[in-house]
Amino acid sequence: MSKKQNPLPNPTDAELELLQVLWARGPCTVRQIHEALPKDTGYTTTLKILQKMADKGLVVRDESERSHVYESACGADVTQRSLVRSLLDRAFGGAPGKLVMQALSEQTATPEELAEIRRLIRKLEKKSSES
Amino acid sequence: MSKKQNPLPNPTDAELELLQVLWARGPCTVRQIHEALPKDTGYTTTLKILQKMADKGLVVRDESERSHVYESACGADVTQRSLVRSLLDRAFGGAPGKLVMQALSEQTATPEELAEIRRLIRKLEKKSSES
DNA sequence: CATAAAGTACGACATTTGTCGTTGACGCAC
DNA sequence: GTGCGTCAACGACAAATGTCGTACTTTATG
Repeated sequence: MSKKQNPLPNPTDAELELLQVLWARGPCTVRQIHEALPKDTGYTTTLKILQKMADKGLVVRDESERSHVYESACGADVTQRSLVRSLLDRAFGGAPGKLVMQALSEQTATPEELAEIRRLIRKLEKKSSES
Repeated sequence: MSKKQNPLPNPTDAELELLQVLWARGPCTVRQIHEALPKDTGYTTTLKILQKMADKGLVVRDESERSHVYESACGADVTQRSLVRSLLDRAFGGAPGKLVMQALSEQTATPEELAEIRRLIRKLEKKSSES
């Protein structure tokens, strides 16, 4: 059995690259993923990483066709949130304020993003004032 | 020569734990760092990691005393920013908006933090409207 | 059917990480 | 001075990661 369940480990760097393809394009064959990669690595490398990801439960594999089709086991949001949480704990002592400040000073936020963040802040402030 | 400079690699998980101690308490001996750790690992483990960090340039070592004294090579801000940038590239396609949203909705930001973030946003918006 | 193409599975390998145990040097107390 | 504790250095080791090469299977082509 390919077992899985439990806490779904965070993806490694190479795994994250494949996941980004899956998030952007939906279910894909190994070849599709491999050819979408910027990097120039061997086909079997991509295949092997996907197989390990299937073992870990990071992706689900449909073997009904000769070319297996892989799909991300959970949406980008869930994984991203887990990664943020992990970074928060590892490097920011769990306080999101500093992290947000650093991310925002990276300059590349669009006005639309800023407005959205502002709306979220307003909502959080309202909620905290109610408690 | 212990060679170094260049792009200062991002610290690993274990290295980050030690850095957090150094950031909080300033220059420390190996023993001080080791005893400040929550984890229960051997003394030589802490020592070895610090030695590798010195090789990489993540910390600087003062060997003038018998017990060497280590200090973080750069402030928490610089390292944290680098980590955020790395996560941004690896998992968010470089767009900070999503990351900020995840971090904020993730957890406990204090009202003070929210206010500070709000100020930063205002500043960014003003700057972008000037361009 | 024979064979080439495409795909999966398997094992090898180098590197990095985190973990220790051991050793040898140094300094203090007696 | 002898011995005990502290410390840095070194090497060993297991696990994880990313990388391939090779072998086997299946499908399509002629």
